[in-house]
Amino acid sequence: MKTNQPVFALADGNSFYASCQRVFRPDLRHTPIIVLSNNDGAIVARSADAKPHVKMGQPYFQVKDQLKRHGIVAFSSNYAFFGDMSERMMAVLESHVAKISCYSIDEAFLDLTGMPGDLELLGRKIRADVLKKTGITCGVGIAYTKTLAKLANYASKRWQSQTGGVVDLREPEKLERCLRAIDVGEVWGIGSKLKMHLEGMKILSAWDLAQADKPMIRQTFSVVVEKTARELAGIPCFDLDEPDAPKQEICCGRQFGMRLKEKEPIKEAVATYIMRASEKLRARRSICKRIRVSISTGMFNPEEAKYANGVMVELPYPTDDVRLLTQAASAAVDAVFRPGYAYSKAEVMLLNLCQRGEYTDDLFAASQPASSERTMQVLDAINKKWGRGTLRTGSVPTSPAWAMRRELMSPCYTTRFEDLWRIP
DNA sequence: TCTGGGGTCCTAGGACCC
DNA sequence: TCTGGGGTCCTAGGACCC
Repeated sequence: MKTNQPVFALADGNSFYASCQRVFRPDLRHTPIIVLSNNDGAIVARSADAKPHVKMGQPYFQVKDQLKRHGIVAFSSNYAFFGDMSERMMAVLESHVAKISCYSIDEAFLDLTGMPGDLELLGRKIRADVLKKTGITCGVGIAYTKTLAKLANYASKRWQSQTGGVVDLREPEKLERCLRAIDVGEVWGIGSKLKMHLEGMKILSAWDLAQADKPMIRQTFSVVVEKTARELAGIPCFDLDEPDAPKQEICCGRQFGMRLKEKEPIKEAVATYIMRASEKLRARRSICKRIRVSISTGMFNPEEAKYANGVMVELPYPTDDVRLLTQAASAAVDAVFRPGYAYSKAEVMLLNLCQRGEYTDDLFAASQPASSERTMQVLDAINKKWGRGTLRTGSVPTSPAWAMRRELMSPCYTTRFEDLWRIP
């Protein structure tokens, strides 16, 4: 075996949002719990004991009765809290290995390449340490490619009692047994559409896809599916991502807490989303050349008249200035708004991003004035010190009627002094 | 009344150029 | 009689992820 052969681990928190809530509510240790999306819309997380009773993605209003019957407790999303718990978990993971790459709020790939000793044992140590320091139980999968590490992680959960939550798939016999036992639809990168298509071709298990003819897979599907198949066969095609790889686009959009029929409140919401999106933009030291603003009515209720539209706006020069972006977005709302509809959502996207340093000014075109940069620095500094939203553009209201509903919100145990845990 | 938000990557197809 | 084709850029849309 080559010593430089890459080895990946994937660690992720079990039922992450639900587990976060339980850490600070030990009284609910034996009570099934679920966590809802923004606006208390749909179920986005379920504790293990809630899983048999409700489906992921189900609308909350449809299952309210069921919840009562099974004694399931629901929480609104609390991203300040979840984000902070995530940072804690990532910090523990990071302390055990040289390189990690956060893949989502609750999972990270770890680079175990060249690590000495028993890696499965290392996995168990990491798992125990995360539990001790954060209260979150995680699963760890270890393998030669990222796709196989994801699969190993899946196995660590599906056979948790046999595996103790850690699975190392580097041994060929064990890998084959595992691949044969897992449906192709469980593979990372194979969604419902591809699953159906693959099953039609008698590719039913992860093993079948690993064995499939790669050029045929590429021809029938795409290079993406081919890479997935190669990864299953043990050939690495995906590297560990760079931690701060530049983003292609930044987007911020939400359902309103109520239907909006007038243009003004929609402009307020759009200005609020621009505020948030431009913060993210500046945090990455990027600027953007165009934005897209879209608004839409509810799309599910057959009773409602439907309308959805968006416009692209080219900016006079690449910018990260919230004032210029807000102006452009406001004009965009004027262009897409049609009276007579009940709107439920708006979204802004910042597009054509580039890094500040990379952009070369056109000698004859206008560019962002230096004063703008200083103003934005002050804005960000104030909001960092005193909390998001302390200094805002004039179009952003403090507590608008259209703000999202979060009626079942837990305290922000780890990020607000007033919400600190009290032990009676 | 009520159905997430934030991303990525790839492909197809049109416009344009030579 | 006799319809170009390849490269490039852009956009829209699809599929996927958590």
